[in-house]
Amino acid sequence: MLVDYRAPTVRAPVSKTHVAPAPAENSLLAALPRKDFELLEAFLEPVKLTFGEVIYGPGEPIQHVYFPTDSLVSLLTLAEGHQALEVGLVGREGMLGIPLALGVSDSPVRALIQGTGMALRMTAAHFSNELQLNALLQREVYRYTYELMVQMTQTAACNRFHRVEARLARWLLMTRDRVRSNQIHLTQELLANMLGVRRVGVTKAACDLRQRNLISYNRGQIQILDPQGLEQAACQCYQIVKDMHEVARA
Amino acid sequence: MLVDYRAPTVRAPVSKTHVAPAPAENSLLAALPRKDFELLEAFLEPVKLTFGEVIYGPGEPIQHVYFPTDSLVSLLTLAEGHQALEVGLVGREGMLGIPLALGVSDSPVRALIQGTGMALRMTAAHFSNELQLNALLQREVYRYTYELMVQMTQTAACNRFHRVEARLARWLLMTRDRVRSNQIHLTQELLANMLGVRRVGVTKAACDLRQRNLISYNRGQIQILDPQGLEQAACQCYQIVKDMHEVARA
DNA sequence: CTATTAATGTGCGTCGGCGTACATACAGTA
DNA sequence: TACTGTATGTACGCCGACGCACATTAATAG
Repeated sequence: MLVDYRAPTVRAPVSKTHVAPAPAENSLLAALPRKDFELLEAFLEPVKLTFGEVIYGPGEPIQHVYFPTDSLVSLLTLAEGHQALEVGLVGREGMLGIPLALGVSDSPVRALIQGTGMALRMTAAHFSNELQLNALLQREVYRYTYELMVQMTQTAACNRFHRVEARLARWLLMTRDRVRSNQIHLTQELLANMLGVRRVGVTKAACDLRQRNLISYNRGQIQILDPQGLEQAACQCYQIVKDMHEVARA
Repeated sequence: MLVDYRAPTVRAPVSKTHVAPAPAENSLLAALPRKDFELLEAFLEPVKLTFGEVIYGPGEPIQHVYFPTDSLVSLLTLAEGHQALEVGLVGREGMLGIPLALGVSDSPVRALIQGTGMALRMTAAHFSNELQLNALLQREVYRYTYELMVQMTQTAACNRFHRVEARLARWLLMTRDRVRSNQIHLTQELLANMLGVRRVGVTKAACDLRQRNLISYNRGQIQILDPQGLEQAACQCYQIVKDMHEVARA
């Protein structure tokens, strides 16, 4: 698969030679001082998360927390006689298993691997323990909890008010930011489940975005052609959450 | 105003004589051992919150945290060219100012007083400080943070999938649980803002519920006549969040 | 008691998304 | 090469909610 490592917003041109592939880091862990990270490292185990895998089921106990490095996970809720609905999207900027940090052992949502890739994981017991001991880890985890709440809030409003096409554009952009690639592997069927609409609704929205030369796609492979144009097509919700993220990290 | 102090689920009959009016407590604080509560008490100031008052604006710093006793507060988010949308409803079972517990000083949402009543409040500085010192307070605050996330999640799905009428029924029931009264003071206009629909939409839904003898209302006074029937009319979202609350407290 | 304002009720055309059914196109396998 | 299953595209009637305009009915003030 062709992978485009361009950063979401290009700042400085990077030499094409001697560039080690961007280290597959997790931002949350990366924000810790080296010393603190080394303390945790003993408990962290790299695992491959594969598309389609479900790491948490709603109401089920959380066995491990995960810090995605280049994988992508979506948080889904279910509702009375309807398909799933995505309430959060987690990539390298975050983690999975927040309830543990809040003293709860079960996940309220389903966590579905959306993009195959690696993550660092830790057992629930080790995490709870380390969190007690490590104030800086606490700081990062709680800050991300806040970010997740904001993302959920904005997503709720977005799902209520905005049209499928705008929401699709937003989803693609959010995914792009997290996997750092313009290539996204996902069928319209799955996409429909994220957005809480019919597959046909996605087809129509995608057709339209394609006609405008913003994206191209083929049987589960979606390519973002014009990120800026796509931002125009998306609702402001995209920018709002993104700005929040940057402010919160400042 | 007539107030009905029946508990949402009647467990044991209570003697009608010599019953002090149910102490206006906040469940979150009430869950603390007496000793811990007494330590906090010095910093808690009772305040009256009046309908229509806004205690937090989005992006504004949180000055105080609030523990409602018999007041009711709704958390609203705003979206690109639309009215507000409620993402959370907080009464005596919770608190306002969660971001502080997550290390963030600004509120992401607007907090609007929905039901006039009392709350205990504490300055942001005192709260942050006490939270550091008091592990049991932490436990309660984080548990409630979890509950709020679940509520937000369920509300998001509900707003996406369910009809206005069912959502209205749910809102009335949630409010009833929090204010412990079948009498709710709120115009359809405001209600429309909570549910993210037009005022006319609320009128139609309310008319229908009234025809079914589930509620009655008159210029801002809504009376729940048949709570059980109303539960039938509401979506399961109501029960789901309620059950979660009870499980989490077990 | 009348004027004014706030709250509620009704009607109507429009639109986005739903449910369903079916048609096409592509990929992998036999 | 033909077969099969998956992914995508198109069509059609329906319905809930929207936007808007306007009518009606309390409460309040002068």
